[in-house]
Amino acid sequence: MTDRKRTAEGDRGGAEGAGPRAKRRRGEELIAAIHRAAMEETAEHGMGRLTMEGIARRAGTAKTSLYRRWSSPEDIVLEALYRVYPMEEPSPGADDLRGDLIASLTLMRDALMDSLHGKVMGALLDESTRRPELHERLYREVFDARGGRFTRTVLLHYAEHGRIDPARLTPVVFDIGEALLLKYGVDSFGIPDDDYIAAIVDQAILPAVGHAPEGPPAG
Amino acid sequence: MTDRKRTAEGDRGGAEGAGPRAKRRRGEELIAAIHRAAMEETAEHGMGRLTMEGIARRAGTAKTSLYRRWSSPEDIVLEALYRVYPMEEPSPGADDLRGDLIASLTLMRDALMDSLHGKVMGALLDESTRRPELHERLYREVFDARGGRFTRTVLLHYAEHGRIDPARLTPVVFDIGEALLLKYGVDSFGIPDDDYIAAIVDQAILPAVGHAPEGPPAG
DNA sequence: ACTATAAGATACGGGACCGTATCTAAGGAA
DNA sequence: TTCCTTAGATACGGTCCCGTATCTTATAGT
Repeated sequence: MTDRKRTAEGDRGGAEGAGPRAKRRRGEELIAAIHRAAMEETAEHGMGRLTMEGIARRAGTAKTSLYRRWSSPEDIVLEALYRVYPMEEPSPGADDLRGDLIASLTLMRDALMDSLHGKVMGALLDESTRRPELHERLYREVFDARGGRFTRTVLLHYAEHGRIDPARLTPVVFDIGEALLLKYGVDSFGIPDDDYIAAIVDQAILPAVGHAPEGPPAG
Repeated sequence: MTDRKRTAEGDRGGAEGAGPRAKRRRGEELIAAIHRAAMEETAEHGMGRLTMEGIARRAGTAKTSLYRRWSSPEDIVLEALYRVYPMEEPSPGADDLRGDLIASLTLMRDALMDSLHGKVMGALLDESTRRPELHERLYREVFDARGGRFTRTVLLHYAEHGRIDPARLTPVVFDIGEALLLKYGVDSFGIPDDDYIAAIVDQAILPAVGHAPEGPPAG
């Protein structure tokens, strides 16, 4: 009730500050805007402060419209991450191990570590530390569902072609590249450049699989 | 005001459920209880939901007592983490590189990855992703202030004694062990066992510094 | 143009925290 | 014992978010 008969009060609707309230969005367009808003909110405030009202505000829509489709902020982010996640499989050849490893880590960097995705992923990983179901969901719906294992794919490929001793391919070795990228992201937030990725390959992965480039170790 | 003159109402004070409200704590004893409560709250709910009221509740004290000493929940956790952080320096000998590396990673595991500390650290690292000042503070007041660099210390030591080619010791190589422990913690939460640490050393670090154990690579 | 559908605006009552003020009372020190 | 410091209990007014209900209206489909 309260003041129903207001028909035209002068302004065109909701939030003034941000945008001039263009048209009314629906369907995919609206959903995409909400997904983006959810990711931005997560990146800015973290999972713990992620809120339906915050997402609605940022997306320039009404809370009602969110509850129509989702029942928690978390559902929105997960869906958003899932949809946006690029994640092509690395497709290695068979005669440039170094190049293919670099390519796979570059792929990972670009997919997972741009500023927005990286922060969202970090926030989700942290939250999933406390919530096993979320952890499960994250790995099942997002990581595993999309290939996920970057250097692993390359290394297995080369092993199958007899260029790597299969005995070298342990879980630890599969993780070296991803682990170093992860650590880079954690302690110097920001994005590792191509040289750093090359260094990971030359100085950590290749030695571990027995392709130590004894000659020229770059500083 | 409201009902001031209640002198003895029967119960002995605050929260019923948990403890029989023993004595009144003060000074260090109280502070320690609050520190612990703050860490537990962080581990359970994350930085984003860390709250003065929550800490007070868990510590069995009054909000007032918190504000007397700190002005935000974050201040409490940081102080708590700083005080509790064990962090002995690894003290390598000079003729058991493998053993000393394992020891340094074991030290790190035990210091940083027990369930409570690990979760608090994770939560703080995540939060610091969004707040550069916190990141700065965390690394300055906690990590660097306490030595922090585990395998690095060992590797440098052996390089000084001529047992490792110094050209091999790049930032990437210094990070391998810590990175793999970090990744372990992130994707299979839980604590890596001794075998896993040995695998990190044998399969990743030693090869990277040119001590590849060609002979017996464990599966 | 007409109609069903979905978006948007608004208003609740309810709950959790905030940060502060105020008062009681316990524990130590003199 | 007496006194002083400090812990503890409680109550605010304020803000933010929850989840739902209600009503209006833009838009797509026919």
